Amino acid sequence: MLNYDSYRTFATSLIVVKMSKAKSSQPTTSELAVLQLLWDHGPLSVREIHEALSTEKEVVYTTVLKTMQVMLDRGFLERESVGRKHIYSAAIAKEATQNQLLDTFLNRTFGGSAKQLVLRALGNYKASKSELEELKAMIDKLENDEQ
Amino acid sequence: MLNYDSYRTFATSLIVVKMSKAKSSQPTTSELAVLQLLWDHGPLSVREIHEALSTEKEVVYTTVLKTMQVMLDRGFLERESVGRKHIYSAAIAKEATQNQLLDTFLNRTFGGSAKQLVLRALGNYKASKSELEELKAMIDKLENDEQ
DNA sequence: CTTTTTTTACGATAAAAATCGTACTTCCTA
DNA sequence: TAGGAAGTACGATTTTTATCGTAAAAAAAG
Repeated sequence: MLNYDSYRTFATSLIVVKMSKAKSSQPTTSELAVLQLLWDHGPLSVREIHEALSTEKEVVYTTVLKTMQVMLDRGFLERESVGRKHIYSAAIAKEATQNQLLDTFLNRTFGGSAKQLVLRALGNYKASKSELEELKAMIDKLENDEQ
Repeated sequence: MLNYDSYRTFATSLIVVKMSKAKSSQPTTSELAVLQLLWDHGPLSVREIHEALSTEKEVVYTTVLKTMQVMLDRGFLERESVGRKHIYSAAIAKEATQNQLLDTFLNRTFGGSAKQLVLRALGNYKASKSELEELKAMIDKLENDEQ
């Protein structure tokens, strides 16, 4: 039966224990940069990620390392050991992640209006003839599915 | 001519003076929520903003007030006094702001591919017949402008 | 086998964003 | 005109994100 002392013990352990893989939510900006590389180039070491990121912006090796360790803890990455080295890969799907981020962005920035977003994107970024055709095809497909 | 003492004076003033309207960059998530209200409903008091935001999520009055004061300082808002009360309005344009945010999002999340983004948005969110027609019209217009 | 390099682990700190509490002022009203 | 209600100002704190430094272990080079 629980007495005062056992409660104390329990409470103490709550303070000490660090939970991992709590709630994941969405990757941050710098986490996303890591994910993009892994999605597009497959499993990579910290060093490789660091080198790739360094072309964009100066960043210290251990900063990238730490970010990736956090991501592992958050369930965004997986890794395997090859010798002493760790090879990381994405543990969350590219499309699903992009969809979540898109949804959040859409609501925050365009009040949830996908139409607004699409029109704006079309207006702002030049598309080639073939891309526009592709889009038209997509629309036609949607119109047919609608029935 | 500058001597040691005048340098000292200058340095001291740098420490003391608080710059306002430094560099603006982009509005944060909660700032954007304020902007949306002002863009869509015109000038509003802090109280009105607070009430509107409260329907979505519980938030303390002074938190909203502080956010808006910061936004004023960042140049995102303007205000006029009506009695003791302040009536705020957006100081940055809706479309231009959305465009900047869109650009950032596009690069971060879709590697800068507007086509990917548009296709994804179309695929994920159901559009009505008339919206699809509107889109087609937009595309046709783009194709003609291209020449 | 010693030394240097490569790598991980992880706490600490910095920076950015969000939140809140308290003091003070102004207005309204009983 | 006293006292509450409604506002503003603003420092302080909390939370989240990003960054870095140091220690230790393992591997590679000499």
